[in-house]
Amino acid sequence: MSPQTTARRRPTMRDVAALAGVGLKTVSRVVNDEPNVSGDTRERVERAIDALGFAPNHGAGSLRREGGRTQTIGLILDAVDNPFSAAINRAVETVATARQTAVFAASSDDDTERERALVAAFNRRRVDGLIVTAYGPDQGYLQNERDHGVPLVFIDRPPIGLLADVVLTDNVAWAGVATRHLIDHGHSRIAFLGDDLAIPTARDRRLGHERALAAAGLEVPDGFSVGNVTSAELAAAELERLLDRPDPPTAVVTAQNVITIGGVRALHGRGRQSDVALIGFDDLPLADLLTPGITVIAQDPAEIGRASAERLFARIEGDDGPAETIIVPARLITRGSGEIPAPGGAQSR
Amino acid sequence: MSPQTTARRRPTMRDVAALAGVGLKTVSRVVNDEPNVSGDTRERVERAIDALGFAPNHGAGSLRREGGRTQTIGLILDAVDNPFSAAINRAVETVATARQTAVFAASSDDDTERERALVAAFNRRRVDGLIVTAYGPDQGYLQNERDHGVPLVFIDRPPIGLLADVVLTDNVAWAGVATRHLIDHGHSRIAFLGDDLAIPTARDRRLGHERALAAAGLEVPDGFSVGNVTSAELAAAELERLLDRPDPPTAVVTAQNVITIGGVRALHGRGRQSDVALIGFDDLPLADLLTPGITVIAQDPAEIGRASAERLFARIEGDDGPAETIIVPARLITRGSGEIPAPGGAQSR
DNA sequence: ATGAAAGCGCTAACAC
DNA sequence: GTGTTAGCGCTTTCAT
Repeated sequence: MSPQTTARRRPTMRDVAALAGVGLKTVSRVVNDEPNVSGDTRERVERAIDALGFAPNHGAGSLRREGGRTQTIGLILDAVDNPFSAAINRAVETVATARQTAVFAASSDDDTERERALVAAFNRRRVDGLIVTAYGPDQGYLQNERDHGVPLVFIDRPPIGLLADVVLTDNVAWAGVATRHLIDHGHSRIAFLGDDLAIPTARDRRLGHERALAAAGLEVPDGFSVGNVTSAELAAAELERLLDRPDPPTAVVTAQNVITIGGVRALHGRGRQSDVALIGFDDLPLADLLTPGITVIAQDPAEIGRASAERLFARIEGDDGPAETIIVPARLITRGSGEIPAPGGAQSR
Repeated sequence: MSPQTTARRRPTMRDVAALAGVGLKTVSRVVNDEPNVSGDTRERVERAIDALGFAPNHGAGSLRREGGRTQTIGLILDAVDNPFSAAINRAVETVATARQTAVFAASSDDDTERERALVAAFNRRRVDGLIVTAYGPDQGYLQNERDHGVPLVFIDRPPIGLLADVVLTDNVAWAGVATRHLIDHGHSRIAFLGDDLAIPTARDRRLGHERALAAAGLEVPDGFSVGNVTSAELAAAELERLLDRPDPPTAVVTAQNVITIGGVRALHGRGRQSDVALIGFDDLPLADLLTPGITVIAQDPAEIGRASAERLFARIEGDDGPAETIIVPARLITRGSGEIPAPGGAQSR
């Protein structure tokens, strides 16, 4: 048997009006909770709505409605199934729900073309605003949406060629905290595994690492700073390669959650997890249960999502103050892997 | 300085037509890649589109377009930030993108009211179809959408009071596999920690556990089957309570990923992770790196998402065959925690 | 308190 | 090839 009874035409306000024996506008008043409808009429209309299973076509309404809001926003993430992005998604949803707004969430996969295609698709659907984890080097292509008054909030990177609100973690500073933490435990040969260097956050974290080393009078040993590590497999392979050198690192910073997974897997695979120190960027669900626990710089994705959504709705609701940059604090969570001392005992402090 | 230049009115097809010096319908033809436009005219129109930064209002088009598709679907999940749900989300997105369709994803938090509210909100936005992780005991309230021809695919549970496609894991069978695996390693005192028993998957998994015990001639010791374990904290507390009994379990099945995290945390907290066996439902990112590794029944959320989306689009595109039930295979991944033998050496095989 | 008419931005149907 | 007209389902404006 078919799961689908023959599709009846959807009832419209006109149908409801006819059944209730009232005018079109009266139905509209009832549906939108407007005043000037007698309790009696209201009830007749409501009965007709139930009888027909009427649901207003929100899109048709926005066409004429003042301001024309669709009560829909677009959210462009790296990947909806990355735990960091998923936490942002959830926080944005919470804020949007309170505003009767639905969220289109999509994955750009850090692909410029895809990012543009998503913006265009959301734009055709007339989203009220856009939250974007920008990837490409230039967001000038968004200027068009700006000109048409579509509010825009960036996550993770300040937009280039455009003035807009941004919500981000101070990546330079927190990468520095990670590296300094390792230096404080006596390490001087510290490797760094970073994401695609076209991503500003990846560059910033590397910069923070290098600055922390320089501030301690240390150098980046040749080949110790690896970029474009875009998968756990690559991360594992790169770290193994480094450990095989005659002059291997005694500690490593893995600058993104996927990289951390690969790095930890490599250490465990070699049985080196207790003598090579590791600090990862972004927290992971079971990080506290490994032996040793994984020390991480934990960003606050829930707060990043909440703050960006609040900013977006402020803009949607008319705030036209200057562009804001909101820095969301992260924190260092020590669990063991980052506190492994450098070998040789010559601990500097 | 304000991030927002004064919002110019959005250009419409009429504006484009005027600028290009052509008729409205010609612009429509160019925008929709319809035939019967000379290369010359087409180019003039395209220039006008670029000059004005015109983007068609997709919603306005659907109003009149045959079939009236909005190229939008709704996806209702437990929580978009649960890794299992997030993987489904991602797979659905992939299928939808290939069909130029945008996805509204939302979290029901296993709340009946919220589930209904989401369905109503998506319905007002005229989604072309709906994928629902149903929670409540009765989905009869969806009958209205069905009558209006909105295709519907259920994930995880067969709908009650409604005929529709379903995509799910055979929870009874796979819970049985977990329990039998423990029995095969000599255990007879096996605890079971399950989710909210209002959720059919939770009930099915408990049923599978009980049947496997019965098939082996074993009983569920009093108090060993715990339901309504809805957080990692609760799971840890319940398992600790069981371990404190004079007659504690020698093995445990944690029937959901959040419960597994709590259970593992409790074992590690007590230092019992190497002598109490554990098998979890749903895989976890670092599960292989713990000591011991966590043995799990891994569902295939990517395939569940893909299959449900394919089914939905088949319905949207007119398939009116009988309702299908698609069972997606899971697999047992042995990593150590599930292979810990029962103490006392009296292993049965 | 209620309703009729106009029109939002677009596509369908039918001219030319 | 191209343009004109009507109308999708709703909200606005303005009458009654």
